[in-house]
Amino acid sequence: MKSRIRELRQLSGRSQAELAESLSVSRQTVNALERGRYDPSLQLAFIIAGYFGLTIEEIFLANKE
Amino acid sequence: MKSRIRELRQLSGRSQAELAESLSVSRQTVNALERGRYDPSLQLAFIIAGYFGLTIEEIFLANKE
DNA sequence: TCCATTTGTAAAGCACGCTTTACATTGCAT
DNA sequence: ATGCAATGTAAAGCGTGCTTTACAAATGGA
Repeated sequence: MKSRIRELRQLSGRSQAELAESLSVSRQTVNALERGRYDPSLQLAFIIAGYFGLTIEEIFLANKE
Repeated sequence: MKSRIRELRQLSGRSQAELAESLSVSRQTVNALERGRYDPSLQLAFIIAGYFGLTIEEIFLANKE
């Protein structure tokens, strides 16, 4: 599944480590999600959507890749 | 996380087995999700939302339970 | 160039999502 | 009361989501 995490993070001018801190996950998790190595849990998807002030559907694109 | 899966399934008058078939998952998975035994993967959440014609946020309530 | 920051990766380990098989319980129609 | 459909539950097994530790590569400012 594709996501706009990297794009959104860069727009906010923050590093992976900073975002990870805000999301309460490891930096490796943010990196893996940005690089599409795996999908986040539903819980984490909600946390990410909440952080960016968007819906899950606006950040994660199902049926993609 | 709470979900409205059972409510939505019953409104459609279908059994867990029938819903499971439509979602391409096992009946036990539908049962477990309805009973809140665990959260679905993000992929499955998208499939469920698509099936009911609702958004993930309309079906799954984060911060609940 | 040098150094610090950022990003990418790897491995081991634990918990969870989902499967299959199988059986017990509940509910309902006859 | 009997029987079948629907639901609940359990156990073993597999892949994935996420962690920690650790190191390598890339980026960029002075």
